Amino acid sequence: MDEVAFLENYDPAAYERPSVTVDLILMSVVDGAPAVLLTRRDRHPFAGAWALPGGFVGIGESLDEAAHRILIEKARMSDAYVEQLYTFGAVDRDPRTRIISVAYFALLPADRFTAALKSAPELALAELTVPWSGETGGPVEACIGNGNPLQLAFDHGEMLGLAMRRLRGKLDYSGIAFALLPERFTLRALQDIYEAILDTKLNKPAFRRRMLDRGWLEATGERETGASFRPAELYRYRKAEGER
Amino acid sequence: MDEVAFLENYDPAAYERPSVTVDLILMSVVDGAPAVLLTRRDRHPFAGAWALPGGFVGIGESLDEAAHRILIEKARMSDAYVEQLYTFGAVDRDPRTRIISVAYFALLPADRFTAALKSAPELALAELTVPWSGETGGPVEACIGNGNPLQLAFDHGEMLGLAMRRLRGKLDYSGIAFALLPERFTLRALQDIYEAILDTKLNKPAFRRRMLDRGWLEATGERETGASFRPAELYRYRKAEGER
DNA sequence: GCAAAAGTGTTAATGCTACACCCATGT
DNA sequence: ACATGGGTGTAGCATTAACACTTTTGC
Repeated sequence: MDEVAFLENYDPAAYERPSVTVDLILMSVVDGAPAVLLTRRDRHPFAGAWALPGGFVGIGESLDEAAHRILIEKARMSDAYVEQLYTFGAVDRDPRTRIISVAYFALLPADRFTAALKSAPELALAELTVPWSGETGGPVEACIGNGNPLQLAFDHGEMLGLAMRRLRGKLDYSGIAFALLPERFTLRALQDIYEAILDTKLNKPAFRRRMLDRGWLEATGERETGASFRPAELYRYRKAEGER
Repeated sequence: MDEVAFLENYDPAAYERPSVTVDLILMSVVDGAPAVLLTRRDRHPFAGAWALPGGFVGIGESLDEAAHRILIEKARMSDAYVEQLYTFGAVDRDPRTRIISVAYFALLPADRFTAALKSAPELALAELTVPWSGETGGPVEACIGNGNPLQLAFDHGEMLGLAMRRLRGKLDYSGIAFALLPERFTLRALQDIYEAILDTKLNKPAFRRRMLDRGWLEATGERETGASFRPAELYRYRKAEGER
């Protein structure tokens, strides 16, 4: 039998379809450590466990639109850096029915969380403890405060691990780090972001020069205030050509 | 209203669900140029245009399983390097109904195509003309022979562009190039792959050393045959630890 | 012996790291 | 004045690119 002809005659409505959801890995760097936004589940399955904010994709809604809607409705944030990460499609990843989930990756500066976390008691920022596993896969542990690792629902631990690896991988060749900083920032703050994500100490002069030579930074002429020592210059991110 | 509670009460069966398909970007390097496997469509929509091989995801089948099934059934290949690329979810990407497509990226050495292409007349290997657009996005042109660019169905041009960029991006830090070569190969053949994909000329001694220092290559002790000049040593790819 | 491509050694350039030092501000 | 972190200059190191050269095969 001819496969192409079969496909053309195939009526998708006649077959059972999976549900499609979007899950959001909303990350930040808080007090020198990577963190994720989680919601506590109060129903089965995985009642009591922590999950990534997510929701079903509407029939008239693109995946990107769904991700932005969930960012606003479920994570109570607006206007973050958002990019698609990976689609998880194991048959039994949700014990209820077949659900395919498109994971999206979002970044925000730490100060954008404080208000939202107060008004939404089901949300929490969990600190990530990343076993420095290099390239290889595997999930990641999340903790709140200095407590024990949280139990994560579904395959959300895998999603988190993948998000962390993507963040590390893209950090050095894209302007992704600037999504974790306010509009104006010092070079020290930028370096802190790098050190938190890569989990290493970096050499200060080398880091400064590498960043400045890249042409992404624009000095504002303004200075930091409130420090009891020499105030640092504030920089702004000047996007590369291709970026939005 | 509480969003989390809403989600838990939400019955996915009560809402209209999208269909989910997998599309396969099966690439190779043929005669020093990147190429993709395409099928010619004979029905609406996009009748007469060329499309990537694809199919619906079964309800009891994971995404990866669907990709491998399509590799065998539609592309008539077996056992390629396959990895997930991106999920395309624009509402109107298919004029018939809402279809979300998970694009998979597959690689095979050129010699694996000859038999399959003869037995399947709807398939063709199209050469890619890649406008060297660096990081930035956009579709890619495909040609058969030296002809005009082919008209591609749906958003398959976008998929192709993304696949090409992924290939370029991963080429130098992963063993992805070896999926495009037979089990034993010469260093010149490996360099030809690099030059075809990156669309540049590379320095021979530097390339040799870079590859050998990486520890991925294992000399077999055997030599190329049939050349009218000094025969080159044949190497084998020794996978890095983490890889399957 | 000659042509053609494989393979190797040496040098130059580049980028990164480390260290030492100076600068500006609040207390 | 001094403590503290911001910012800059210079030297050393390692990696990479470029070129010239030698080696090995078939004709």
